[in-house]
Formats: sequence, structure tokens, C-alpha cells
Amino acid sequence: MKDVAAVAGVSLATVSRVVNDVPVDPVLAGRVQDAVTRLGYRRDAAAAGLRRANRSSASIGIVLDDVANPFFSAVHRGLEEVARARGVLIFSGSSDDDPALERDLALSFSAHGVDGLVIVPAGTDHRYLERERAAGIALVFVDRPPQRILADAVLTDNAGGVRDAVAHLLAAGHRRIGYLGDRSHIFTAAERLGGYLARGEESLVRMDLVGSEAAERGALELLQGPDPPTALICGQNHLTIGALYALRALGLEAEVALVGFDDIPLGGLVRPGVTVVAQDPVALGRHAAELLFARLEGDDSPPRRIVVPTRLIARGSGEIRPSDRMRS
Amino acid sequence: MKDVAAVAGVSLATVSRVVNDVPVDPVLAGRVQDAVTRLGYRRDAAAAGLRRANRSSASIGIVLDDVANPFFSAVHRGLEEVARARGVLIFSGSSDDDPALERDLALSFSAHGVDGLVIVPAGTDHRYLERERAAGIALVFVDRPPQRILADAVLTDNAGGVRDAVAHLLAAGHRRIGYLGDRSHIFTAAERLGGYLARGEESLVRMDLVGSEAAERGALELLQGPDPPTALICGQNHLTIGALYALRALGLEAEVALVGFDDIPLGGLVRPGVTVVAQDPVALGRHAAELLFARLEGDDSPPRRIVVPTRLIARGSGEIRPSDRMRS
DNA sequence: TTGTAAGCGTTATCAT
DNA sequence: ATGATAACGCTTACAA
Repeated sequence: MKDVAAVAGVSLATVSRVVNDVPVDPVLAGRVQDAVTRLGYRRDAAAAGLRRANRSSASIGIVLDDVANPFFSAVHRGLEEVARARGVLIFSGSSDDDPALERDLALSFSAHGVDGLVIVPAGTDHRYLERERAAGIALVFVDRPPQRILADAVLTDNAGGVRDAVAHLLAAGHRRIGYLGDRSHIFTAAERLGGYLARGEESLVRMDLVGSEAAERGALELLQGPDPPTALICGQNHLTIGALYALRALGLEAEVALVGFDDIPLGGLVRPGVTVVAQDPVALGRHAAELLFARLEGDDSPPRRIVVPTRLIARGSGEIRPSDRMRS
Repeated sequence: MKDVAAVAGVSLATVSRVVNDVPVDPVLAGRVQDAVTRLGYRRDAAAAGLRRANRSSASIGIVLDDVANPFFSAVHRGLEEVARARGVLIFSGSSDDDPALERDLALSFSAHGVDGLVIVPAGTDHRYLERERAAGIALVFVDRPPQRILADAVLTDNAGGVRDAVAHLLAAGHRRIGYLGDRSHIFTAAERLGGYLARGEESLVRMDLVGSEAAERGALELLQGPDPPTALICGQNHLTIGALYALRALGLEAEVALVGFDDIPLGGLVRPGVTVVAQDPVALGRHAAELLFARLEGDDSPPRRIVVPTRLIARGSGEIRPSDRMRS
């Protein structure tokens, strides 16, 4: 910038003004522009933020569970869409569901001067962010609510989605509906179980299933037990896949109804097509970013909680009616 | 840091030394550590980089085609693994295959002071990066090679993967093998077509198919034409899915063999299972990051090109032998 | 409108 | 080993 000023024959301040479109004599502005292009000058964003009044860096940080997980990468995409429109850059990282990593990442981002933080929480105590917020960093939580700190959150309507699944199966005539769920200490897993229990039977629940193999075993247990369910609801992606394998192993894919939570790719190619309660991760990301930027622009209303609805996609497996064989 | 110095009763320089583990009297160091934790001080990475000799920021930027595409998000993950081990943060963004966006992102990252750039190129002229490289920014290209600039690249063995697919089908007895490909101006699409043409027939090729619907039409055309192929190779993910729908529509899933390039999720649940030539995107990312950090650490050998092999995963569809009906 | 100069939080140089 | 101080590239009072 010093060089630009020298070449254009103006002061440092004038170059800064031109670069930040502060009104400047058109003649001088022209000279500066010429010098800028001639020297290929680009302003150092880090240094600029350092001195700026609000210390803003036009960057935010996002802590996801796993950037490579399609659900979270879709959230990432939603965030990116709205950040891009504002020329804001994104630091991203995966916590792998490790509270210590979540913390490290969030604080590293903060140390690098981000204006805001979007977090898919892994930890259960977010008081460590109190200081960042006091420093003016905006905070939004996604998919899971913050704990021990007050902050905005954008969540999926987990309970409502499962209630819809139950209602859908009930309407098809099912009376015995099984439920396969993830580790119950996980917020979303607990919420979904809650949605099931509103009208479901506790004895047909298998929780704390992690991974598709566990789900397959859980499903086999349920289906081979006495008085087996005529329909299954799976609380998560991988569990749905496990249940699919179990049904196939027993030759029951056309007999027992199945509704999965969270869409699965190629759900339409499998036979029968897999009926799911789909989430909208891109919307989750978009809402989170909008909340974040609103805070950055001065909105200081009380913490908000946005709940994104789910959508039931009927593809066949959820529309199977209870067979006579099973009902007997 | 000023405050820490005051509280600890030492100079600014000493605090800086403690923070950067430069040898310091243990007593003073202790006092500084106390002050640091008491005040909750954390060093400002941006300001530190500004003054540091090598101006390093412990951050890199990656320009992907689309962060939400499972292939690229796996690349992202591979990059993250090795960056995390070095405490390096990652700016990420999607170019959506738009050369202008690629450029904007790369230059924005650079303006924010990244030490290196990993790029999945969308553009066909990367001379705009010459200046960044001259400024000491390391450059590595992934999945597609750089153009009009010399730089490291990490690529999949596209041609080799398709050659393997052809050999696999030939070994199963097929003589007429069709090929469905993406837009031929895309580097990877051209390479894969090249792999096919080594032993394939030009008349059975359908290129410039974008999206699964186009692939479905292309496949139907080939399969309903005179002297149809007994096997199909699909040059890309979505094309494989389109072909799958076409085969299902014609009731030929068990008659016509199919090998897809790039793995598809749930490839094992569809009947028959989908045989694919799988890429290793995580390895792509890991290699790229390793190359980048080697450059950052001073390696100035000539630009390298790393080729990552593919792996054929047999799941059924590629092992179908030519039926009599088709062969007649 | 333009220039001068102070200062953002840090590291590096140079005495001590 | 420690401290005073200049400097990094930039924005922003304040003065002209």
C-alpha cells in the first residue's frame, strides 16, 4: 500500500480511502486505481482487521461434527451460501464428536480473529465461550442446543418428525411399531425417542445402537422375538441401513414396514423404496448463518431458537400394510 | 498481552517469549503463565502473523468444487487430518465449477494471509496465481491438473481405473461394452474416456451426459439400439445411477453388466450390488496436504505429480456374464 | 477532500 | 536472560 501511494503520488490514507470506497477526488482515485492494478496490489485483510474500529475480519468459523458427513457438509453448504453473499470467508473443522476438539477448534478460530462462530456442539458445557462472546464474537449453535450458556440455536424438529412417522404407520394400520435408536445421551437421539414414545410401546424400543451392524442385530432381535412388530422406525441413517439388511436377511422387506429418520442416498433405487423422514440440513445452515449475521449487525434481542420442520418422503417401505401372517 | 505483562510484572517481550516457548527464567515464566490463565489471555494469531518474520498464519485455504459433494468433502477430510496434526486451520469454499469463483476464493484466501492454497481447479488458466506463489504461498492442485502454471498436482488414475473396468468385463466374456461419459472438456472425463478407448469401441460411447436423467436416456439409447452392448461402464457417479434406472426400466438389471466409476453409497444394498471402480478421495486430500506442507517447509524440487490408484470393488453387477439372448 | 501521525497486538532487533 | 523499542500493513482521528 505504501508502494501504491508512492506510485500514485498520494498519501497512504488516500489509498486506504480508495480501497475502502470512502469518497475521494475522482482524479486521485483514478491514479490510485491505476497504481493498484499496475502493482497488482491487494489489501492484507488480516492487517486491515487489526486496526479497524470493530476489528472485523470478514470471516467466521464453523465447528462441525465431521466435514465429510453428508448431513454436516450440507449444513456447511447452507452456511456458505449466505456467507458468500456477504463476502465472508469460512474456517471449517471437524470435532469428531470430541468435546476437547470442539473447544480447541472454536478457540483457535477465535484466536484467528473470526467475527462469529457456528457450532455443532459435541461438549456439554459451553461456558468456555463466554469470554469469546464478551469479546463480541457472535455465537450460533446448530443441530444440538448449547449447554450452560445462552445462545441462538437452529434445530431440526426431531420429535415432530418421529411423531409423523408413527402417525403414518398407524394410518397404514400398524399397531405394533418397533423403534431403533442411537445412544440416548445424544440430544437428537433423545428427542426422537421422545417423539416415538408419545404413542409407541416401550417394550419395542432398542436404544444405544451405534452403527449399522448393531442396528441389524437390534432389528433381528425385535423381529424374531415373540409378538414381533409389523413396522419399524429407525432413528438414524446408519440404523436404517442396518434394519434394511436385517429385513433382507429374513426375507421380510415386503412384509414389514420401515420408516427411517434422515434421508438415505439412493433410497429410491432399493426395493421397496425407503420411506424416510427427511431433514433439511441446508436450511439448518442457512438459518444459522442468517442468525449469526443478524447478531453481527447489532441484533441483541434475547437468544432465539429456530426449529426446522422435517418432511416425510413416501417411497414404498413405509406404506406396507400389516400382513395377515404378522397380525396373527 | 500488555495486560499480562503488567500483571506478571515483566516486559511485553518476555510474555511473547513465554507464549512462543523461547527459553525464559522459570520463575518469570511461571508468573506469566499465572497471569495468562488469570486473565484468560490468548494470543491474536492475525497480529502475530503480521509481525512474524515469515509472515506465516498457520492457516491454509482450500477451493473445492462443492464442499457438500461427498467426493470433495472426503478430500476436505483428508486435508484436515494432516493439517490438524500441524495445528493449521483451514479456510474452505466451493467454486461450483465456476472459474471466476475459483479465482475470487483463491485470492480472498490469499488476502486473508493463508500460507498455502489447495485447489480443485475449475478454470483453465491459473496464471493469476503466479503472483501469490511469488509471495511465498504454496500451491497444490487436486483431482485436476493446473493449467498455464507449473505446480504440484495430486490426481486419481482415471485412465487406469477405466482400463481395469474394461479388463474386468472382457474377462467376464463381454465383447460389446458401452461407455457413458460426462462432458468431455472436463479433465477427468477425458482421461476416463481415454482409458475406455484403449480397448473399447467408439460407436458404443455416449459422452457429454450431465446428470442422471441424461445418463438414463443415453443408456436407453444404447440398449435399445441395434446390436446393443452386453455391458456398460459409467464414467461418473450420477451417470451410474441413471444407468441403473435405465436397466431397471428395461428389466435388464440381471442381464446387462455394469461397472461404475466412483463408488456409490449403498452400492451393496441394490440388487444386484453395483460393481465400481472406487477412487480414494481421502488419500487425495492427504497427499495434497503433505505436498503443501513439504513446500512450506522449504522443499523446492521441481513440481511433482502424484497419481492415486483406483480399486475395483466387485459387488455383482460387473460379474454378470453376457446372456445368450444378448449375444445372439 | 487530503495529509500526518498514532496505534491495533504482536515479534524481532539490539542493547543491557 | 531481559527490557525498551521499532516495525508489520493497515485504519482512523485530527489537522490542514
